[in-house]
Amino acid sequence: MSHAGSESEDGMLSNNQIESPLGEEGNYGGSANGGVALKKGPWTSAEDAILIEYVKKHGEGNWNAVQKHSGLFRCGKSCRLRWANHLRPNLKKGAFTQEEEQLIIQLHATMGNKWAQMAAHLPGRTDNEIKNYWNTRIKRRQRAGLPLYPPEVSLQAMQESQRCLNIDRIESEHKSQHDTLLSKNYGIPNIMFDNLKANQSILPYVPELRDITASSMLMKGVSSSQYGSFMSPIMHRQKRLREETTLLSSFSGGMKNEFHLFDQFQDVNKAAQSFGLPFPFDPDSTTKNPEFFGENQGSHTLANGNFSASKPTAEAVKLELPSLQYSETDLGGRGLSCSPITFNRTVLPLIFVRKNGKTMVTQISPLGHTATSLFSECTPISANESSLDESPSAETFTEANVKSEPVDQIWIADRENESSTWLDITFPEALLDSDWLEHDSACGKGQVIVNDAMGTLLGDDLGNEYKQMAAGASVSHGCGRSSCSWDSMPAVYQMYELP
DNA sequence: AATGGCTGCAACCGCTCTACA
DNA sequence: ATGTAGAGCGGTTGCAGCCAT
Repeated sequence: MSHAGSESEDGMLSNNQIESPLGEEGNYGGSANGGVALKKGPWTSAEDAILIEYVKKHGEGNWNAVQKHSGLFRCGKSCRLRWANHLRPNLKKGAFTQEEEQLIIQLHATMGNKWAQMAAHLPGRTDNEIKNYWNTRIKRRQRAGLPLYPPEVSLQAMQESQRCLNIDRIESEHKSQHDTLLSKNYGIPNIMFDNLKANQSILPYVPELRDITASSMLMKGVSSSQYGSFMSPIMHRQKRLREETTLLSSFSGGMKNEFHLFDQFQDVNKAAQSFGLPFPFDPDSTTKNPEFFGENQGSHTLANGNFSASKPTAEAVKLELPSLQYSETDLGGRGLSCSPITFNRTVLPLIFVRKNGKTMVTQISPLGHTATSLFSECTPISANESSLDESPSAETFTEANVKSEPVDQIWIADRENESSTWLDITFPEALLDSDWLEHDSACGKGQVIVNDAMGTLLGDDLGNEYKQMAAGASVSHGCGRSSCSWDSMPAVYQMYELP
């Protein structure tokens, strides 16, 4: 075969003959192009020079003509890729700067896997580079048991999603806050960003239910969902608990002062609406609204645990995921017993926590993820831990100084405060018609609801934890009633009112 | 020093979409 | 309407470098 080193039609190889542009080790296993085997594999410097010369002479485009006119035994696609990713001028090389990384995170949260679009916001960076970075980031953070998105990024994305769901009432009610959030840093308050820098480990992405400790969810008074993402499946549970507690505390500490958007949610309907959930709750809404459980084409959050309001939900966009983000099937392969999905999709798996008239919500998806949550001030009810107001700053949290505590122990400590009605549930309208609730009329208090599906998702380990909590909750009523039979609970809700 | 595992990156493949002839 | 080229993307592979043993 003719060697690329031979003079090409336009003589472009004249100064590249020291090394064969094809490379001695060239792989010619590629598809034939007019009977010529095309080289595959790494590009040599000689090949690069040929391509550069060609582009200088003919300009970009018409890549399939490169092989004909330059003597390069590369397909047009390969040439285009090489040029775009490595040879074109003004390409930035080297690691991403911190600013670039933050921008990528923000961009991904808003536009999803639109690598090219993201690259347009990062001069000198290529889509492939960004994609590789993102996939690498996912792996890294997964290994580290860290969430993928900073909370404020998720928050902003969530708000964007919410906004696009056209919840006018909510918007009008919180217009001022909303505008403020959107006005800077992609809607992220600077102060939040500072908090992020202090603790970049926080994040609402692909939380695994197995990693959702009852203590972190309930005792801290803050949803654990966004903190438990990407926990290593093999990470020791206690370690994960510690880390999660750390994340929770730091996040909640940061959130309580800066984020009041949800403070005005006086009932779960509003809170749920804040997630773009259909209310009044329609039992069929999950099918009517595919986005509900991750089929929202514009939301990565509910689909795969990836929180990304990549597109307004009103738009029909492809569901796109970073290549390494776990899918439903992945979860099954990772030991999470979520297949088949046993959740009754007509029941929204949310955990509502109310305190002082403020509602916190954690959503547990059928995939075993808590998707989103939060929101208002909510003091940890642990007697052994300080309130959020007294929580150490994010900077001070380390794995070492956060201790895990048995869930039931913490719960008991709080429930002994008999003077307060710690369970006073405001129910979604749809649930009022369901039979899952056993309101404890004898003592006028509600109860903890944990159902089988959740138990299944939680697994034996954490499931037992919930059982204990449920049992503890019933005792806490002080009326002698066992209102929280784990096995008989048909629903997927947990609702708590904290004193 | 040798070996093997892990990691990150470059590159490829297959597919879809769009523009254009 | 159809075919082609280019662009974009997800998924994957191969390889070099690093690190622990």
